[in-house]
Amino acid sequence: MGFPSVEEQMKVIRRGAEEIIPEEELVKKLERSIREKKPLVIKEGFDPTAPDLHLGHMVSIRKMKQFQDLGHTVVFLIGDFTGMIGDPSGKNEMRRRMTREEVQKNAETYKEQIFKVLDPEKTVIDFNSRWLAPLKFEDILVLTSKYTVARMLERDDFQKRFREGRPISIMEFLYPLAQAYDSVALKADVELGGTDQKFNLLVGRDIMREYGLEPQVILTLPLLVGLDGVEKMSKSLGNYVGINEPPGEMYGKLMSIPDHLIYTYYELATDVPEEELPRIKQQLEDPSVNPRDLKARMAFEIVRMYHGLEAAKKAEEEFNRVFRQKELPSEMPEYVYDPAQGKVWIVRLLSSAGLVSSNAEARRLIQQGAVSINGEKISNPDLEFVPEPDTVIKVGKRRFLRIVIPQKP
RNA sequence: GGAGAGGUUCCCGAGCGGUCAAAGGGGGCAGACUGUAAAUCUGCUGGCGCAGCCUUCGGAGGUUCGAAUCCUCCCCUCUCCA
Repeated sequence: MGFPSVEEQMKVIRRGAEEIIPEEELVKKLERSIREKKPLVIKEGFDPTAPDLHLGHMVSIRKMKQFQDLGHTVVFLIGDFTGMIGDPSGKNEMRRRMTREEVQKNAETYKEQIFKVLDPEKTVIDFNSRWLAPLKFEDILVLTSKYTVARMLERDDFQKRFREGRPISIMEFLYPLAQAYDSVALKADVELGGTDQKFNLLVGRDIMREYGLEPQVILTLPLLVGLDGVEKMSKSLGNYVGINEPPGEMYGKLMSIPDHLIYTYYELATDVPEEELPRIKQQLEDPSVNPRDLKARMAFEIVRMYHGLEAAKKAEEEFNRVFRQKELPSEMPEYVYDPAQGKVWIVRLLSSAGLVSSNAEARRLIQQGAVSINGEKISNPDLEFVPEPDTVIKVGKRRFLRIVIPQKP
């Protein structure tokens, strides 16, 4: 079995890529790989503490898949050692070292998620503690001697914090170096990452050269903007769609993105063929086309990718029922009410059912007219009542509760 | 080592010894509207069966009728000098 031609491969690789640095080197690597019938080593590192992958991660994981399909070797690297440092976003603090069991468990969670896209047969999962943990202080001195503070401060994040007088621990300087050392250890040909990783990826090139290896080519991918339409998608900002989320949740979240993000999501998160994208763009600019419909298709495509066709259909129907027709969802959480309790105070009911986080919040919501019982809006936070079986309580647009009464034996 | 600045609620940030559960913004939630969990506008945003009470302003003490505000010690961050 051979590889596709360099031109064909480059076409696939370029798709959706922000930058390939340097492109000529990649071409040379591909040529050699074909000549020697040797796959390239494609690497990307992942944080071991966040095994909840979201659509943002999938942008590059889907790129990995493309490399895989071209016949190359993909290394899914779990940064169980670098995870102790925490990538220098300025907020991270040193994290405790995870146990082998925890790392192993997270790795399993990762697998379960990435194999929705990647081919398990062709994916190497590795851990950087394998080569970073045994390093002696002396080795680290050698590594650190190969880079300068001035160059480290070129990283815009460091630069900014340095300028603003915010703290930078020396350990954080070690993060890019450790990541670079990963590339040395793996003899990576290509490292993938988001555009925010550009600096780290470039350090990898320099360090590889210092260690007498051929530098890796770096391929950056655009960062997917999160549900808020402003910040990049991230778990800590809570503006993400996790790929393990239930279909309904996923669909709803995707429907909540601001309209101006619709195209980006098509481009980076769906498998809609390249040729179709210009038409979608055009429709989005056409005032006679309701952007809602384009958004719905996007949400559908993404749910289908991770949950299958049936689940996507169901999620769509459910969404339309609840938010367009304003009908009740087909399933909702239940609250068991024992008639022996007598009257129930609405505020206590809401908080003990977990629909709100405190009595105060329940009061507030009632006063704001957000709570209804069987479709009737209530306004009195002191209300006490005896619930009928199948009473439905609604809080806001999306919180529902059905009251059930246990059968007397 | 010396000198100075600073640590406030989910985040950023303002806070005269009482009128401070603490301005403003962000985020979040809700209402209206709608084409949708878009956009826009408005409101709410510590807890407690709530006209009252309780707990919050890096930590521990202290002064005072009264402390986020003043004092002491400690922890942490930054700047300048060495």
